[in-house]
Amino acid sequence: MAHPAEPPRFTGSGKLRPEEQIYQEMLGAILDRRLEPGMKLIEEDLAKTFGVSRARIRAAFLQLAHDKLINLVPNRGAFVAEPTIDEAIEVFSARRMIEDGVVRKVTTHMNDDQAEQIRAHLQAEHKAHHEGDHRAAIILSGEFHLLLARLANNLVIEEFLERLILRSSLIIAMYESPQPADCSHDDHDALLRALTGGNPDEATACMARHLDNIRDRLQLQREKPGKTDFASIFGRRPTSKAG
Amino acid sequence: MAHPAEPPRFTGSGKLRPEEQIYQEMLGAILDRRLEPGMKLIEEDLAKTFGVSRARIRAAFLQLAHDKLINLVPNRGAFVAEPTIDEAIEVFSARRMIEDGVVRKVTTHMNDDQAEQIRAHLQAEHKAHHEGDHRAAIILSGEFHLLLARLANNLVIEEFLERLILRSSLIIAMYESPQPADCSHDDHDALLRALTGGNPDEATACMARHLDNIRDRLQLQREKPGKTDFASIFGRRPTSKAG
DNA sequence: TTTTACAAAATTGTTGACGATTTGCATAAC
DNA sequence: GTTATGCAAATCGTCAACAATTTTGTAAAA
Repeated sequence: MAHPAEPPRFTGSGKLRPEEQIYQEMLGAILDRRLEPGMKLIEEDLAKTFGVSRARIRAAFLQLAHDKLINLVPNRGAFVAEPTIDEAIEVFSARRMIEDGVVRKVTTHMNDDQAEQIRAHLQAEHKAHHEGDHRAAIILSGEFHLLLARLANNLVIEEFLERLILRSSLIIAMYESPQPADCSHDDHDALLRALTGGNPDEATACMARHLDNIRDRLQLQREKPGKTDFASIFGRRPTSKAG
Repeated sequence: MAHPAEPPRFTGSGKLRPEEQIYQEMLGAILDRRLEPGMKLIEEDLAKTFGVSRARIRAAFLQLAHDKLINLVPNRGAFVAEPTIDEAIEVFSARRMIEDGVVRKVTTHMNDDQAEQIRAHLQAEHKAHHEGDHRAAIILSGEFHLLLARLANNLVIEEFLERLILRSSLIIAMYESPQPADCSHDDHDALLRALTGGNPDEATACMARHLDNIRDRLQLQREKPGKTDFASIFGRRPTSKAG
């Protein structure tokens, strides 16, 4: 448990590190689509907005790029990521692999306390749903999966899944259907039953179905018009020289 | 396939980006134990060594910290990571989860070409082993697992496993037995047989055994004497004031 | 009219310097 | 002899300015 050098998220008197602050703000903006996929992120503008120097913004960019939420292009700058359809499919495929293991482990090691944690979380999800708080519902929905990872008792997996869920959120924001069904809390209920049932195969099947549901509800059929990719629209590559 | 903004690893005339260069050099030094776990990494010294400014070193630090190969402590600096025993166990546990899925997928989708790729790799492993090239053997051993991930055809998993394998290398370097058994290429041979056998359960069992072998060959019994953790030695937390 | 060449603007890449924090050491007090 | 205090060195955190690159706009030439 005792990591040698603890990474404190807070400095002395309890104020949030500005670095983390900026990262979180940009994260929220991207997931909310206030920053749209493909949008250029100009260092100086952001620096002025947050009242810091460009160096700080650059550090935040590196973090976001690592999470695949923005793209860093040398000498060109940073752009909000535009996950392709193939990428989206791979992310959900990866989640199936990871969460299969998570669910299997949680099912076999489930105890009363853990079951209670899940139930409490589901209650919060239902509350948000009934109150029509769509934003909270989406966040809680992601945190449900994170809770499962935490119960699997493996920090490595937990951190990776966290990144994957963030990426999923961007994908969902980019490809979601006009009328979001938002019925994943029902899936989560079923998942709890399967988890407490003690049958790993049943539980993993349930999780696989759930992730497929999310993916299939996305509109992954055609390229979104957000950033006009003329090459694909016109089905040809740009000619270097007309001749 | 067409990612909108391609992330070029090379600049114009084909020379490696200095950023990547520095990251790779430090990576190699850490995995070779030329930089020992716990060692302080002073920005200015490294900057002079590589002939760049501190900003560049800082960017490399962020990358390495993200891979958990160094620790960044605010106002104190960067230190080569000292993975704890618990961390080591978690990493190998995580790999079991991930590679379970990988092996399962590869087994069910194996074709002749893929089998040939694995065979070719194993041949290289054997060659390095017989020539006594221990360093190459270790690298190839890691790349074997990476090859499997690539054959699973999921970039997300592949990248994550790459990080995990790097971390494993540091753990192995830190905790390896005095006389390295280095017989993992036998395990890999068995793995190939299982993979081509077409039985996913057998193949995953084989991989699980292999990873457990690596882990169990480590000396994870007691704290290494490198960094004395008095708190754990004496089973108490340091008192802030005596009285 | 189209293409090319050139110039100007915007933006990123890089550096060196300055202030803040931590650490180590010497000195003094108990 | 041990503990507390204060100073000095080392190192990190931050910034603002300069250089290099890309992009955009304009005009001349084919």
